[in-house]
Amino acid sequence: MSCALGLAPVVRPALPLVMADELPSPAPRGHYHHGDLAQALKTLALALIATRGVEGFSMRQAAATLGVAPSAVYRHFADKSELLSALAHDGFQAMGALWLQRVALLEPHIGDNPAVRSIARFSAGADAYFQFGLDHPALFQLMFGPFGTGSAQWVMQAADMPSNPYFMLGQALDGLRDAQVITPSARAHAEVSAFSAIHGLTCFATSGVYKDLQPEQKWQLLELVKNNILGG
Amino acid sequence: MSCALGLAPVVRPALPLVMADELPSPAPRGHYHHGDLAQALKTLALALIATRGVEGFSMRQAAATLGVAPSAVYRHFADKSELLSALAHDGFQAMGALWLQRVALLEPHIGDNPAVRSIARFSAGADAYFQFGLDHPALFQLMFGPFGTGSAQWVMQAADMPSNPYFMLGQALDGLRDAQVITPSARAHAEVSAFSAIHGLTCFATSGVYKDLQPEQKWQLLELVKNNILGG
DNA sequence: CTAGAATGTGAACATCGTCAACATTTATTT
DNA sequence: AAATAAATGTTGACGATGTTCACATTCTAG
Repeated sequence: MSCALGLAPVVRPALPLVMADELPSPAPRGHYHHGDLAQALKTLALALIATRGVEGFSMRQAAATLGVAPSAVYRHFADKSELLSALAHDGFQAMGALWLQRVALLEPHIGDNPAVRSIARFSAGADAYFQFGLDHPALFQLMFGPFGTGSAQWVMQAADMPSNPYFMLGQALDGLRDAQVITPSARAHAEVSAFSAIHGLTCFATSGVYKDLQPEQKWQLLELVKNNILGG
Repeated sequence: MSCALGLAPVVRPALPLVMADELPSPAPRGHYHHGDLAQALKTLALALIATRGVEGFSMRQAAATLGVAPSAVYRHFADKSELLSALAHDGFQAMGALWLQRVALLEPHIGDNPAVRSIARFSAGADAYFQFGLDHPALFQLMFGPFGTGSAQWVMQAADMPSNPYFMLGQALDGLRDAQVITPSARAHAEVSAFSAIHGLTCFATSGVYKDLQPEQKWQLLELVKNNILGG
């Protein structure tokens, strides 16, 4: 439900290391019950992973930081991998939300030309995917790493859910075809190619070859890839 | 030097769990010195990682399996991450070798038409990249994960080395341009796009959305992506 | 108000990565 | 061939980690 990677007004750059002392719903508990340990744990884990990487995250340390016994964690997550999987899951959801938000934000500002509109929509989606990777490199890696088993589910199992990036990409490509930006035959198979290219570039820009480039340069590369997909 | 991922005749599917009892050079030692612990360690680690994943690999267990004290490992690798990095490094080298081999193997069997030749060469390279991923999914993940820091070095630092996949891709694209399969302007920026697409698809087919597809289907997807790159 | 569910505590276990001091084997030098 | 240095392996230990179990505390329903 509530996702640690909130999408505030437009984009929230940093994540709070520990939730503020005063908690939202049930007023400050005594010192025995924490309030919402599960969520606090995810939030903290996310922050730790973002700074020290997945390897540098430990259950015990997290529990200690939260002022709680090591075993308390296991009331909320069966084991470490379940916590990490939960993070990955939240990540996919946040990425989808960012995608939607990006497109929605853009909608009013583009004209009536269907070709332009469909291109802009596709572009915004790719931007969202890319930006999510740049903003949360470690999480992005986690999502597609050994713990992000959700990726298969995420795309396949709910391929028709509107918050699914894969689904959204499909729609964007349909738009491009309808607007005759790309040919129907190109559309037929573009999904795999487009998604692969965007994902591959995000990998490289996030933790690979292009990791150390300046942000502007990274975005230029994305522009390149997008143009290529649009048949440049 | 000697790389645990040997490239036998054409493709070696499996890796020996532990090196055969008789070792190559210095004849069977006593029981005190192992012979070539470093190599044995890498080979074993590779096999363990291939089956149980990176998380399921432990120094102690590996040492035990090799019949050696836990601390013996540290005569050859400063720490665990150094071992893993060594594996990743070997992986890149093996992938480059496979690429070269694939192209070389193909060379005699294609005609004189420059366009056809360049396409075939490019295609063989992509195939090699893809096949390496399919053959060694866990290693592939390792190479581009937190321990594969070599990836940046690998591509950038020695970008002009002929055994470097990135370099080879560049040459292949040059060939496509010279043979007028793709336009010069397309060539100018194709490297990023092509590499991203191939890498992205390999990720998906290895550990992502397409993980559970049949091999033939996976190769069909690659065909699709290649055609797309070639301006389909 | 009380019973039971939810949540947190404490102590314990096996395993892990790593290190320091010591032993043995191999290589090198005289 | 003897002596010595370098390489490699062993023993034993340390602290940290993931996880569990029996028990305590708090919250919530009836």
